[in-house]
Amino acid sequence: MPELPEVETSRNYLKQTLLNSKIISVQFNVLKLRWKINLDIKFFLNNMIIIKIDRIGKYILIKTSNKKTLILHLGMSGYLSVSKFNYKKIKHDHMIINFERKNGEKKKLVFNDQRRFGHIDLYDTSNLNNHFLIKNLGIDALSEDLKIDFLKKTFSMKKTTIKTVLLDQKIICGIGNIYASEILFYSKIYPLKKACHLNALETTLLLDKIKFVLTKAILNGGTTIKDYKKPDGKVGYFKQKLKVYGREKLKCYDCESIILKIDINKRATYICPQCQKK
DNA sequence: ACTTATTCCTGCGTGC
DNA sequence: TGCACGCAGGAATAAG
Repeated sequence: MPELPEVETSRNYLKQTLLNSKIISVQFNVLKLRWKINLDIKFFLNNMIIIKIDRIGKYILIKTSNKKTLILHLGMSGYLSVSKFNYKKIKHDHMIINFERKNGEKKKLVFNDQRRFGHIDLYDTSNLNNHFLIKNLGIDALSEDLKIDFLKKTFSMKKTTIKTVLLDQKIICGIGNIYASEILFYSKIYPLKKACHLNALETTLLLDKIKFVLTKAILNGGTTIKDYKKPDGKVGYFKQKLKVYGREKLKCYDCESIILKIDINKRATYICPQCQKK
């Protein structure tokens, strides 16, 4: 769920509400998500102003006036929500940040993650690229720095399937299981094809479709399959626009062939056998 | 040095 | 209705 478009949608909303706000207090209701949480985060964040909200891959980076960055990863089932100050916490609300907007309005930022695969950490902003979760990330999928020559070179060295490569955050970061299927469908590439067997034309098309699919998903507020919500509590509408993901046994919109579901590295992968020839 | 399998959680749908 | 099982959008780490 929370792949690049969902994280970007969340970030855009947070920018509107959170920027220039002052953090009043931070509450943790859990000691550990994917990893142990450093509870000192509370003390570092108290009274700090939120000055910037960035994103790299699937990470949201909230930068504060004391040169710290709150690193948030939504895992599989996480979502952020901005709520009224009298909000009553519900199950799996793991972190609540009370903040005051510039106009004096008090609100809460809530991090909810049912499956606890998400992560919360705080790190020096100037040293962010050395954080263990950030340092190995590849180029963000929507970055201008993601260039065709890089992809050609990288793919040529990879003997594994192109779908596996698309999901590898150390190469390109931001693409998850849903958008990998969608991007490969639009590119008319068979997901089990070895990355090193892609020709120049296919690679060019793939790069184009990475940008196209992710951008279109952001415009639709991301994809809600089950848990994901935007910070205003509403769902994303890209699910209705998915071409293959979750459409096993249904007809391809383009050619009416039956969509197949296959397993790649124990992850569901959807293909149109006609549009995506081996 | 690469690639693949396992593992961390909770909850829901399916089939017996 | 109850229970066991498989499965779910992530990704570091262990194992091969």
